[in-house]
Amino acid sequence: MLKLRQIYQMNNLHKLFFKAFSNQTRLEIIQLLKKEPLTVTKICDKTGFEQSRVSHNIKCLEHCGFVKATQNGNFREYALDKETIIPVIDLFEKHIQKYKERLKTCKIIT
Amino acid sequence: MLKLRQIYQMNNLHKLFFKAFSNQTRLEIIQLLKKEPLTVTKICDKTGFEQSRVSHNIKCLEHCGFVKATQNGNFREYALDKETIIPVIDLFEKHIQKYKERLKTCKIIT
DNA sequence: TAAGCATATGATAAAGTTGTCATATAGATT
DNA sequence: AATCTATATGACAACTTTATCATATGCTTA
Repeated sequence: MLKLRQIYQMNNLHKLFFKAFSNQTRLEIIQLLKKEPLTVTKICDKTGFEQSRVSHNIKCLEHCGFVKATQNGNFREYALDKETIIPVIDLFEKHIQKYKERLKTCKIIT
Repeated sequence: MLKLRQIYQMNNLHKLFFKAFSNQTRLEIIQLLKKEPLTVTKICDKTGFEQSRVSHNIKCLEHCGFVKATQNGNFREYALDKETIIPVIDLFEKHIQKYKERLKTCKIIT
C-alpha cells in the first residue's frame, strides 16, 4: 500500500522535474544562462520575449532549484545552478543526436 | 543566421525529449519496464490504464527511441532501451531528493 | 517625495495535451 | 473461414498549460 503511494509520488516528482524542461521559454532561458548570468531585462532583449513571460518562467526555474538569483540593488541576476542542469542537458545530447529525426516526427509529443 | 536556427532546433528537440518524460502515463510505463519487459495488456493490468491509452503512449516511447519492441506472434513485448533511460532517471534522483519540496510547491509547473 | 526603471504577480483567453471512444488490423485458435 | 485475443489508430471532448494584459511592488535617483 505504502509502496504504491511511494511509486506514485516518485513519478509525480519526476513529472514535475521534466515539465520544468519541456517548455520553449524555459529551455531558451537555460540556453542563454549557459553562457553567462543575466537579468530579466537582458533575457527579454536577447529573446524578444515579453517581460512577464520571462519573470513567470524564471521564477519557476528558481523555485525548483535550477537557477540561483543574486540581488544587485534594483537588479536580480540569474545564473544556472551548474550542479544539475549542465550534466542533464549534456547527457541528452547523445540521445538527441541519435534519435532527432524520430523525435521530430512523433505524433504524440509535439 | 544559421546559428540562431540551430539553437532553435536544438531547443525544440530538447523540448520533445523532455515532453516524452513529462507525462504520468509514460513515466509509469517506464517505471514498470525498469523491472521487466511487458506487453500492452500486462501494462494495462498492472496500471489499470485503458488499453488505447497505453498503446498510444508506448508508441510514442518506441518511436522516440526509449523502448524497443519484439514481436512474438500475436504479442509485442516492450523493453526499455537501457542506454538512455536508466541513466536519465538515475541522474535526476539526486536533484529530486534535494528539491522535492520545492518541486511540489511550484505554482507554474503542476 | 515624485518619477522612473526593474521585476513580480493574479486573472484569463487562447493554445496545446490527454484520455477515451469507436473502430481497424492482424495473428491465433476453433 | 469465423471468432477471439492483442494491439493500433483517428477524432474529439475535457483538461491543462501558456502567454499576455493589467497592475503591483520596490529600489534609485532627481
